[in-house]
Amino acid sequence: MALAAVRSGSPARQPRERGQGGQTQQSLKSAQTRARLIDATIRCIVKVGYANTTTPQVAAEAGLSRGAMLHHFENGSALIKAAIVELHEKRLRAFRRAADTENHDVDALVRAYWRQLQKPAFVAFHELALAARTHADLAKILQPLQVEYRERFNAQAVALFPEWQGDRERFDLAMALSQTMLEGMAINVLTGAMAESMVEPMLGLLEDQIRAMNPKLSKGGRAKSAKDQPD
Amino acid sequence: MALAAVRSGSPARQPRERGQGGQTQQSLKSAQTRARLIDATIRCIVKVGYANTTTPQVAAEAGLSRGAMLHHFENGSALIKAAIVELHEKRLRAFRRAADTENHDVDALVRAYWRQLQKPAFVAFHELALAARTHADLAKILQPLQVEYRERFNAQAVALFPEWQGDRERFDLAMALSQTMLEGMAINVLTGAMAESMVEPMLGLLEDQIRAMNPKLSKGGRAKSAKDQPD
DNA sequence: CTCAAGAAACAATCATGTTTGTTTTTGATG
DNA sequence: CATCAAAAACAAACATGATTGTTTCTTGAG
Repeated sequence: MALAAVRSGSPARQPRERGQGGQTQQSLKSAQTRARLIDATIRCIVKVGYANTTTPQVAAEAGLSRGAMLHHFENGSALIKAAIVELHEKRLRAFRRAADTENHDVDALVRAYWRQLQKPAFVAFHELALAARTHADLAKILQPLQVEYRERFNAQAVALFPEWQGDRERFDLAMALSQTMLEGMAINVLTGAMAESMVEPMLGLLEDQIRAMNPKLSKGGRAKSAKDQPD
Repeated sequence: MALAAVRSGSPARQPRERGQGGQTQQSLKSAQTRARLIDATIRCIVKVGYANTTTPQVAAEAGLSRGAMLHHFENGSALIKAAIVELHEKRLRAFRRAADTENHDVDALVRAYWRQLQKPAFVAFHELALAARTHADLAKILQPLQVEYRERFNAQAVALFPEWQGDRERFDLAMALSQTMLEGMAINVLTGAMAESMVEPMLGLLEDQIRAMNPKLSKGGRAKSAKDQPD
């Protein structure tokens, strides 16, 4: 797909009535088609990888002709950018959802984030993140989103663990630990560098470690050993 | 580069006098050129990513014409395969070297592996591993190497920590923890998902965790807190 | 009737594998 | 010892296939 510079400010032909307000049926259909294309792009990235995600691929996946697709996005790059934004918002939404519905204890949150990482959005994002290493244009788009993601992650966690804020340094460390370990596991499972049978014990280990780092929880929490995990 | 099936058993024109024994000057130069090409391939993967590593790229990087290159490797795929094998052996060599020269305490080994992950070989291997997710041919080559790597990793560690073998389950867990965390950190730093300032504290944290898991070391080892790391 | 949605055809670019040509090494022979 | 032919190293040109952006064309809604 290659993602080159896009003439800013002129998407192929954005309907003039923007936003969620009352639209004509045309602009509504247009929005639907745009969404369908963005979804198809993400599916393609997951299915064949970012590098092999071509415009014909995406068009086929969306059930449209390439011409129709370029009518909505004028450019392969524009499509990729839109997909990135959508992915980013997807991740943030999933965050908020998890924080709202789940139990707010360590185990539940670790498991919630782990489940999060099993979803296609993570695969797609990692594909993009790695491609950005050698693609300056991609990196320029992705970097601010990575920063925002990390900030939201931490902000969410701060809200969830108010009692932890006494030792902010240790808290940040625990957050980085969780992120690193879970994402590292996800990638290692993805690439076959780690056996899946290791996942459960590792999750337990991480939970123990987090509890051990928490100044408050370390007293009340059970000092679970790494081996009494249920199957 | 794309890596398709390669007619087995017929490299472009392997010199008939194989091995390291006495060769004619031609076959020696041939071996040199092959090595130069393999090196160029790895450099390309690191520089522009696996997806954008094309045959002209590699030839240019090696200072050869594409024709000359295809004389030695007949195929882009053959080159990739050779590069993979070379990378694998590089990683194993680095392993053995570290195990021979370094101090055999937890800190030294953690740092040694961390340094290992900063080298280009790791970047290249991760590029390949991720590409393999969507490339069946690549996966078929990489998978056995991944298995062997893990086995060597563990075997090396077993030899280094004989006192640990009482609780094999916990030992395996500690190994998986180290690998996951260090590789996860390396990738997260690579993709900008993690601030570099977090590296040092995280290394310390990992070392503490490993020590805490060791039945023997946990008594003798200093119960270092996560914050008394030197800068 | 006018404009947007959607489709199809087109030229340009690029990587790949193949084929053909040129130089250098090697070792065999007169 | 000089020479020559075969093979290998290296280079260049070619044809093919795929992707990209552009342009032209049809259809349906407002």
